[in-house]
Amino acid sequence: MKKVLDKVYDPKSVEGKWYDFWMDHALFKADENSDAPPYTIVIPPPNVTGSLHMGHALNNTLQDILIRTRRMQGFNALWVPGMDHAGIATQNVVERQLAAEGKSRHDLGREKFIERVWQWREESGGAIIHQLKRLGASCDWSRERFTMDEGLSRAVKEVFYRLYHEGLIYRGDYVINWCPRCHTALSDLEVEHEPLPGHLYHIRYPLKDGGEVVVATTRPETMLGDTAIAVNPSDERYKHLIGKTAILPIMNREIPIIGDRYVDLEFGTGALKVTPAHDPNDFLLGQNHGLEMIKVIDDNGVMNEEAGAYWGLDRFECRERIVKDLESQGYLLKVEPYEHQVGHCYRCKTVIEPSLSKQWFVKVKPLAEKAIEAVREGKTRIIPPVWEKTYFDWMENIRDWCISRQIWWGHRIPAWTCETCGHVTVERDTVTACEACGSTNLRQETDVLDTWFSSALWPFSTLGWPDQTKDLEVFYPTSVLVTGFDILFFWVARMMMMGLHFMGDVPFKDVYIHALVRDAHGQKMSKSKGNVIDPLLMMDKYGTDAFRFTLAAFAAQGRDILLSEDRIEGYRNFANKIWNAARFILQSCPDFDQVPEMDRAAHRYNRWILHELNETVHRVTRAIDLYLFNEAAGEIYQFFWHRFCDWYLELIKPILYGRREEEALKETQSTLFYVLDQSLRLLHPFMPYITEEIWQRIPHEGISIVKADFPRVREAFRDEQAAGEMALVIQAITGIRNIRGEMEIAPSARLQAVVNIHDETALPVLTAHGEAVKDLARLESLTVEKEAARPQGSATAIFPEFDIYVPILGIVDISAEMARIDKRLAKLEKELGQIEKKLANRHFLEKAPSDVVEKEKEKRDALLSLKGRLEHNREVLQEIGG
RNA sequence: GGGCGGGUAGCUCAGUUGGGAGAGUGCCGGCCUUACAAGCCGGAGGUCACAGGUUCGAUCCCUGUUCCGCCCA
Repeated sequence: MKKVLDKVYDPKSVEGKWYDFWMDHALFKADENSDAPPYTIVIPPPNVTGSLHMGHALNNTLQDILIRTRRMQGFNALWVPGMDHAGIATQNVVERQLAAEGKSRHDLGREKFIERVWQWREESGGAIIHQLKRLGASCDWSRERFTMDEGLSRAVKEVFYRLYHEGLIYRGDYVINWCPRCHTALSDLEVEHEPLPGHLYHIRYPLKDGGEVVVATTRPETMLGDTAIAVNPSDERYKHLIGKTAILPIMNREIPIIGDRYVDLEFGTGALKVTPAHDPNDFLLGQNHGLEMIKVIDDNGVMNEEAGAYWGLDRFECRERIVKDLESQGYLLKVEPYEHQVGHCYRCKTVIEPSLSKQWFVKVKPLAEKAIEAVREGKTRIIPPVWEKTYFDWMENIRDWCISRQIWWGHRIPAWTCETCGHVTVERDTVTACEACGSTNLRQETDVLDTWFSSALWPFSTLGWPDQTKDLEVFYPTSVLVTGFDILFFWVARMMMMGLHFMGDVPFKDVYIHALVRDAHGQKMSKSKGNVIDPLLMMDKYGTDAFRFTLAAFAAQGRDILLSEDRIEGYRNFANKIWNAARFILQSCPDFDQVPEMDRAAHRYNRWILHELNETVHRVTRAIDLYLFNEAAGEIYQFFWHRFCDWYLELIKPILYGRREEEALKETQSTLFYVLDQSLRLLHPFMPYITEEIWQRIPHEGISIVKADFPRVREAFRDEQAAGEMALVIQAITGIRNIRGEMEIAPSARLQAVVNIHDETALPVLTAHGEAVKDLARLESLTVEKEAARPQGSATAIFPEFDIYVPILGIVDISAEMARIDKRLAKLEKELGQIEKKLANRHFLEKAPSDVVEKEKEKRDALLSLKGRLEHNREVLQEIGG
């Protein structure tokens, strides 16, 4: 591989090449026979219909950072990828295709339709897998799974079978959420509530014995199915009516007036019309009071034959007609504007119709209790912990889970109803005879299961369950689940329940909940709003590494991510910085060919950078362990750019160029390559491509940085002395640059400087580093002395340990320097004022810890000393400049 | 209606045992200094939403107000 690098990093020419390389060498493959400690992540399976959006990009970048880090740390790292069959969404896609051909799924029939879905999946499903690879995701693709795979389907049947026979799955007639467009039941979670402006209609219901009662409703069309009026028994206005009979307007049906404490006295008129077949709460009233349940709206959202004259009308059209009719017949008392929450299908946004129907449910209470317990006991940690409360609230108020869907694409419920005796047989495999009467006249359930039912098994079904596989033994429970909070209930909670029930252990030790990605204005990204930032576009434009690094840098816990393109650009520049640092190192040490290794260094700059590197390794490792991705990214960024590039590389240039300290050259070259190598390893989980590209061009051992050891903290590199010395050197150089900058002295002007030492420990340090100060501050000469004389007409930089004098007489206006001193003085005064106020406070002196008081006193003395020197300088200048 | 999170530099955001207000980006000034102008050097910029309370001391803890966002009913 050629060693000379181009001037600018070009991601496009690098990325695809390395991903193929990693795949060819099976570097992401976990070994179930390895002795190394396992580290497992299962991917939140994206929909087979999906394409990569920002949420996926963030989610998978974070997982990849974790898995790559652990892999480099020597864990047996497994990241299981796969997809979800997304029942409703996928069926919708294929139905749309059919519609374009003028066909419906009913034209094909169930079997052919499912074949067609598989065909679609082969041809165009799973585009997201390629996009994940593009993102650099180091999944073990040899273990890729799909929720409709044979193995996973077997797991689903097994779970259904067992739960049914344990009495945790049942079938019954309940009011569920019906989507009239998707033609299926939905779970409570799959309904999105949205406030919509509507009306509250006050309707007169005459009483059989004369008089009337007024009810208020937002959905007058459901009155056709009313079978009672309910009032609160403690309501003085109405309680005498309980037991009487009302006449349902229009339908002229007699309905009872019942008393129930459920009725809210404050809402509407306090009298409630009861439609047990089209409202979940009314359904409960109906059950408790033995009311008749009349469905008036069919599965298409159209009024049925029970709706009398309104038969055949769409439900919303019917509403208008009924209101008109009520008004003309004098039943409508008033209409007020009213905003109410309306449920919508989360897939197609159609208004949900609560409707009575026969469905399958999971009795979740007993499962939820164990899931709550596991988090309370810390068997699973939720990170950040704020989400624990949300988890507990939901788990404690959980309602039974409607799992049957009236679609075709999915796991068909393994239940057979006997046409002879009516008995339901549930088996793992196809049933040929009724288990009750032996009849062979059986009808298989046509419903399929909620997609989330199979997703709930994901952490163990992907590892081979129900078989007792080696994978299951080694990799379960998984180490961490990384996901967004939006599917905490849909998925995380259900995996907890199923994992505990079937594996007897939690499915994951940690759950890391990350933020939602929004646009720069805090809006959720959505196609309809047109504010989506396409991750693929960003990768094209700025490179995958820059994009990934941005996501990590933004991933602070407990906060949404407001992504802006500017930041991606900023980190693209960082990638280029890394590239150019490597370019510089390679071209300035053309003959260096040892694999970088380092035990300790003798030269001060090498000791210093190794110390800084070591600190960075410590901080980055800690941050990753705690899922503080933004801190980890920030630490590497600061180290690499502002310490390694800005200071170290500048400091050692004279050594490399052979102008000075020839004896240090070898060690310096080794250090250079060592620190670069270690930095690349630290960066690799965040920026996999550029780090591999550079790593392959420097002397190295091993096939790929993917398998290189992650840097470890090394006690031998700790060097507080070197760090302390460099702090002084940086202070001196910055002081002189500051004078130059503020005085607007051209960089080309060579200055003279005198350092007047106050703190004796600074004397040997600045003497030893004199050449560095001269180079980096661009000095012609430098004098370092105790009680050095102050040249006439000097600008000054003043620090606790030393003063620096830079003669500027004749170069710049003396009054400019006086102004600069005044500015500094004003700042100092302010600071001093605050401290003195504190120290004048008797209560502070008495009650604050003594070390805090001591610190304040020291700070005051230091400031006073600086102030005195500044004032003196000002006086001297005044005499000259007048 | 119930619950949760947030309001810090122009913008996007960090800031844990309560004691120094920070980063990136943008802005201003100066530089083609033999790795990088996607760069280098320097600088300005803040009533930490508001009002109380606890404390010697509050961006941080407590209460209230207000605005924004989210979840649940």
